[in-house]
Amino acid sequence: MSQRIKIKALLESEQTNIEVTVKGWVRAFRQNRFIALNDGSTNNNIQIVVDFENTDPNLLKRITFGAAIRVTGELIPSLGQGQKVEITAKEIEILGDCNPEEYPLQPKKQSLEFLRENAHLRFRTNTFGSIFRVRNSLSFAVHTFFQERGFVYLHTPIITASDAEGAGETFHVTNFDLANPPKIDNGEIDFKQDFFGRATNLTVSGQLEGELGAMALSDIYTFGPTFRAENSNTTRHLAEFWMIEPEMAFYDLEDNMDLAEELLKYVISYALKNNAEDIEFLNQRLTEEEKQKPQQERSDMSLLEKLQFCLDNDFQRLTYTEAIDILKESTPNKKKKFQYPIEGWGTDLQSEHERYLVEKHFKKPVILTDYPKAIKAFYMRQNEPDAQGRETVRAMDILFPGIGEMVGGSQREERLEKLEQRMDEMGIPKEELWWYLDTRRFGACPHAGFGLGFERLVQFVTGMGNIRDVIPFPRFPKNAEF
RNA sequence: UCCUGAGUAGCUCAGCCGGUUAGAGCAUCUGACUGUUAAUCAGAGGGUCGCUGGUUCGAGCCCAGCCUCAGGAGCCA
Repeated sequence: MSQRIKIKALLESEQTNIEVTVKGWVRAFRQNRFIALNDGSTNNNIQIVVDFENTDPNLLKRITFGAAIRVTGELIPSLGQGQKVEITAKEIEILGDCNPEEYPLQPKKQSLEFLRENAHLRFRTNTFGSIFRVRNSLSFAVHTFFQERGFVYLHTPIITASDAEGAGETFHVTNFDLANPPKIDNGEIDFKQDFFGRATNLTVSGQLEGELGAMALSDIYTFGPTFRAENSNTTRHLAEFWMIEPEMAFYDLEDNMDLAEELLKYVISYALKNNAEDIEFLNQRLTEEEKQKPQQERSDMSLLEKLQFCLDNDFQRLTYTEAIDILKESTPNKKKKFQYPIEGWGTDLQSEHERYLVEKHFKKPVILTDYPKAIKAFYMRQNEPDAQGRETVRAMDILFPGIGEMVGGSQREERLEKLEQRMDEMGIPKEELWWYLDTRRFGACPHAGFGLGFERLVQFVTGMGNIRDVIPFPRFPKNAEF
């Protein structure tokens, strides 16, 4: 009966007066008598009661904040108030000492900035324990959602040869001695001699390869890391982030939006069900944080309310053109409160405009469709020009309160001539993407897909304000410490 | 990359008009207490004031450059 039991199971145990063994890390040691022990299975600690009068004082001294210990003892109904059960220790073994004078963490609230600098230890806090358990659930739910619908999980490459999509600055992948790369006559680096015989980089998106899969398997999704070497210093960007990119044959934009909305609701509801304690904890945390803010900046909904609200309401769908009309007539635009006033049709929306639509006007997630062709990617399906000759594409962005763009997707241009024409206009090298164009040459069909930024989803569900706090080891400009 | 703000003890922060030995709370250590759960009480230790240079009789404080962090913007997911 010395097999270790996880604390979560123990706290839910119906049985008492049995001998149990727990292993975990000390979160508190009060009055030389009460150990609060945590093993990461839940934020709740099990209380260990130590008979300190009959315990070696040298052992007692080693029960410090952060130390790893094993305890064998009897699980009994608690004699105190704060918990249902507790363990009276019969045997305590120190598995790993933790010198409190050197240990960076302290048994008190510590700032997220400080914990970010100690990302190797921050898992040991309640906040990050909750975040990463929720992240785990969301990740599992994404797979469950697609698997239940017959999608094939397709592993697209991490190393790619082209940045043809133009989704952003890439990180180069090379085997060259950087101090002395081989060069050709005109002084340029000779990538023919590099590992792959050509210039390569880390992927910025698996979409193009995903489309290849969808053109045979019908419905595929990718879920993997992507890399952008943009010098972005914001609470919503990372240099390395995880993206979910489904791609579906025979889907049009409506089908695409339906799937995205369904997916988001599915995974949020999964987390609410399976991580109720963690989300409740994060909800409390956020509520406390909100209290520190001035009245005006406070959110009118708690985290739990926001999540539930998102499940209970259809996302608001409207076209870019309709959005522009709303924004043009909006109070902040008329009162010149926007930093970028709405001039007319054709320019991209600024965050302040998106935020107005989502947070003020509709007060729920919004799906914007049919953006101007000029501001969107080459592979998006072109609409017929409207009565006024304005050209749009079948794009859709899902905007979330507090997060901004959560999903970006489109129906793809399946017509070869239209696609090639657009690539020429935008200066995209067709010869590099010959394999992509082949899908339009051989058995082309209408299809659609989208990209969902996984960390932004985790941000929304955990209520965390900075994206660097929802990925275990964030990569951002000037930081790759851990 | 741009704008704004910040960097002082292990952590969170105060530090007036430039002036003697740089403070507080928490944490840590020592002792007391012992059914606590943000334990309590008493005491102690702990500082290259981000870095470099400048102004000054004198700089934590003023000036310049740099570094890092936070928030906002752009780019986007």
